[in-house]
Amino acid sequence: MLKIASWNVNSIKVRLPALLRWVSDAAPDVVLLQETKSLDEAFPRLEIEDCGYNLAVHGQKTYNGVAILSKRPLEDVSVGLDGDDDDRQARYIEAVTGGVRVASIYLPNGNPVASEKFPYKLAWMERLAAHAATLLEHEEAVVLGGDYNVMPADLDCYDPPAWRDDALCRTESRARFRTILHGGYVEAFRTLHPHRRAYTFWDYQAGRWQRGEGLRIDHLLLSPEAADRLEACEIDTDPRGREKASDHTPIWCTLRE
DNA sequence: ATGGTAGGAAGCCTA
Repeated sequence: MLKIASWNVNSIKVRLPALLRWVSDAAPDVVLLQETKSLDEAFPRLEIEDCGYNLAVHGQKTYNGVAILSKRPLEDVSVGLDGDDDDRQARYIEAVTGGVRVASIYLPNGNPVASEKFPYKLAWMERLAAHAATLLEHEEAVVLGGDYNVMPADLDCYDPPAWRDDALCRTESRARFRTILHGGYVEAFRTLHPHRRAYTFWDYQAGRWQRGEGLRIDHLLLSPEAADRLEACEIDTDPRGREKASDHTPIWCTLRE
């Protein structure tokens, strides 16, 4: 059994104690991190390696940043997506570990929709879809996990009318998300829990956590070879309720060996 | 209610 988790930690520096506690409690084999907000040389490698994890990091100053933690060796590490040589944002890292190809994805937020950020998001999604399709040609187990900054359906939002025109809900964003699924990927949580209302993010503002008003924007997308092995997928809300919490909480799945 | 909170940077930007 392989347990693969994804968590937008919103600063690895601030969230290190929370991360170490959670990996100790949940014992994931692989953890995909987003918004580490750390240069690679400043990443707290030793503390994480002391917990038994190998590390692959792809960061930058101030913004973005992704990483892969694994109890198994990490091989074939690569960073970035093809299709835009000018894109310097650290939002994608991929590796093979435990016989599974995994990627940690921090998809652009895209707001405000009227700015250049929205077309950047949509173009980034198209680059991701193209890469995801290429990976399927190898017919191997692939898990593309991360903060997709997309609510796939109204069930994934506490107030769909209020969010309708937001970049996380817009039909253009949802259509590109579905394109990846139509290509052959399975979204683990919704596949196992078709009608369950559950969230992975609650805004710090306006007491959204206390009000139970969240969004489901963190996802695990599985290739057919991985989906055949899918056993469970859950969202662990415990970390969101603790002191100094990230605004996101971990999602994980287990694959049969 | 055009605010509210958090993080990193440096005296605003991103989410």
